[in-house]
Amino acid sequence: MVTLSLLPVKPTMRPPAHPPKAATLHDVAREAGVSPITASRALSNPGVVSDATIERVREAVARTGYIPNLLAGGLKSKRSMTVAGLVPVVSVPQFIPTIRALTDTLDAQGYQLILGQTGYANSREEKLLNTMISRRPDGIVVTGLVSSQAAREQLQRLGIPVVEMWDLSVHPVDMVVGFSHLKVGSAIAGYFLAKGWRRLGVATGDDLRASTRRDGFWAAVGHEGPTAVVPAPSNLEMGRRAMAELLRKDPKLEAVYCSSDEFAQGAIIEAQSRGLRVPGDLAVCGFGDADFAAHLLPSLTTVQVDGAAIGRLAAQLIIDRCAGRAVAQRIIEVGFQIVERQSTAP
Amino acid sequence: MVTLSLLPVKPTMRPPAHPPKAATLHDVAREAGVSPITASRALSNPGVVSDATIERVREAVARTGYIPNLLAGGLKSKRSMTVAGLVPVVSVPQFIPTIRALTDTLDAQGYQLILGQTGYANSREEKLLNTMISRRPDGIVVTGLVSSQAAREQLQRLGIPVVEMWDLSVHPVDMVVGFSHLKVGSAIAGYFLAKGWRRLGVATGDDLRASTRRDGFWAAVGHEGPTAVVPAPSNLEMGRRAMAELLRKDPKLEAVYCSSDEFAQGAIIEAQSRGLRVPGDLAVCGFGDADFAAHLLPSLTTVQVDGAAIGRLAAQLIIDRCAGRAVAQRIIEVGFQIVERQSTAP
DNA sequence: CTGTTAGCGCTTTCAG
DNA sequence: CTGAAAGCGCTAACAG
Repeated sequence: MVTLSLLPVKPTMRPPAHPPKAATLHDVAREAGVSPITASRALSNPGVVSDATIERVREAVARTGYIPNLLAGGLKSKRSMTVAGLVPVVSVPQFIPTIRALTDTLDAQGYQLILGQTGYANSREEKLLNTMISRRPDGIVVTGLVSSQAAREQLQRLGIPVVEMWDLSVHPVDMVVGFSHLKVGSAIAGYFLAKGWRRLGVATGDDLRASTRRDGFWAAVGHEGPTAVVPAPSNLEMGRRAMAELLRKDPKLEAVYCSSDEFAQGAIIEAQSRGLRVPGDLAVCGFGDADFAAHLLPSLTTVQVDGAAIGRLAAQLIIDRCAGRAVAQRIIEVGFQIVERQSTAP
Repeated sequence: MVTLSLLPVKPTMRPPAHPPKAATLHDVAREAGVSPITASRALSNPGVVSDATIERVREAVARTGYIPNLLAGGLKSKRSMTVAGLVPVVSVPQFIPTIRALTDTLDAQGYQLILGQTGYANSREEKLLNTMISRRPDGIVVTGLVSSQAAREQLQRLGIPVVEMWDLSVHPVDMVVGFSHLKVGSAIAGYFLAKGWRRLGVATGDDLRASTRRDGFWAAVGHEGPTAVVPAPSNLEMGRRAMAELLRKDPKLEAVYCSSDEFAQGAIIEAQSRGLRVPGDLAVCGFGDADFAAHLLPSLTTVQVDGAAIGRLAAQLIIDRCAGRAVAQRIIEVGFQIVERQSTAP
């Protein structure tokens, strides 16, 4: 797949002979005829500097091509203007609206989100946390609840704002923004039961939150039923396989809950490929309300969760704390709702 | 959608009374009974330190809970161990394998990828570049070719490795890993023509690279035909709309190329919802070979591009340069291939 | 193999 | 409103 270019280029190695020295604040100050500290203030705290000086410094910046060194600034001021974000893997569609909202909200205040991947096995969590801390973020956002006691204590000792998200706890490390996966599971079960369906199935990823939804589902049903579990992250292909497995376990299934919309889409395709009509023969409900869910044939009933709101709120909590403002709510429960579409319409 | 928790929590504000002071290398050195620089070497260059000393330092680290401060280290050593990555938006499925591969490959060498979003309008490119530079990355990876001359010169002056990716140029800013979008477009057209199809259509996003593919397509056909253009990023919903538009322009279309697989999926669904059979009445080809493409009904013919390889190669180029190794190829052309599946099978 | 010296580039005091 | 002094935490460079 990878073909090397045949252009006859010779090995090269930059930087060239003259490693170009970037201008520092000192250079700017000299250009502007002021002291370095005045130049610093003109740029980061213009309120306390005379307009004339600001103008001179601005010009000096333009002439020298000065770009501030945030590493140096952060070292002294103890504010790196970065926020660490821990996600299972960056490629999970589920969290992408959250990542976007985090990035955008933080960016608007000058903060940079630094993403790290924990993987679905929580083994890397502590190690990754250390890597992140070594960059001295001003805040940390974690997907899910921090499980290891060591990590919880370490986070608490840090003394920086921490937000756990996409789940709920009455004892967060610091703050939490999310919803109850148990409630989601039982809500879906309740919805199926209210429709009169009794032969139910679950196709689910094996991560902690998806498993909690599954538990909530069967708890509400009152007994366990056919369940297909696949390793996270679940995708369309896995959805097809999981549905095949469920239909083996019970060929007369009436309704299936899937732990993601991609997963549900695969499940529907598998059912259709076997001649089953959805929803005629089999109803399917997904989770996440992905952007495509409303536009499939049949359109997909799913659980809507406002991932972007989670990201926005998490970012705002961090920002407020960093600005020294007390936050009104340490625990924010965002709602969810079942969006009924064709895939479960009788 | 957002409901606040009703738990009666009172506003809180961390950090608590005693802002816990993190241990520094000095503390470790004192604990271990060595000088700070020896402690430093024991941790980052163990080869030159005696085993006994290393052991003592290790213990001191464990006892103090020391976590290195990379900002301080980077300030002195001029190596921040970060690489800036510029993407249009983090949520484009197209680039996610690349982002993953970048993250993982860099991470394996201790580098942290710092993502920034340029947006599809290139207006933010220069501003974002400055933001990134202010964090003094050791390398920069850009999606697409850097268009603005000012930005190109700035990048060149920086004297750090720069990789442009997902496109090709004989005059890259520094290095480039990608493929020719013009070739992709004409390859698809050639494929359609070879099948004997003459009533062709194009549904495409409006970003630069998708537009280049479209140009390559019609150039190979020899004349322009029905084209639906939607604002990037294209998704399933837009695919449905674009197909609706194309069918208005020519109800007897025989084959349509879509600029992404999500887009193609939407196009197929729209065609099916109008009673058209794919591929019986209408053939559809996507772009990207997303993970779901092989598992749709009909499975989707598409252009496979190894986005993960692009990410790996880009990361490796940066890593090699940072390690002072000359790279063999400044211009790496990765291949692409049309993967024929049911959606274009006669 | 280990230590001393001297900063990296910036911003926080504290004084004018 | 502006400046001088000091040092954030670490590591290059040079000695020993």
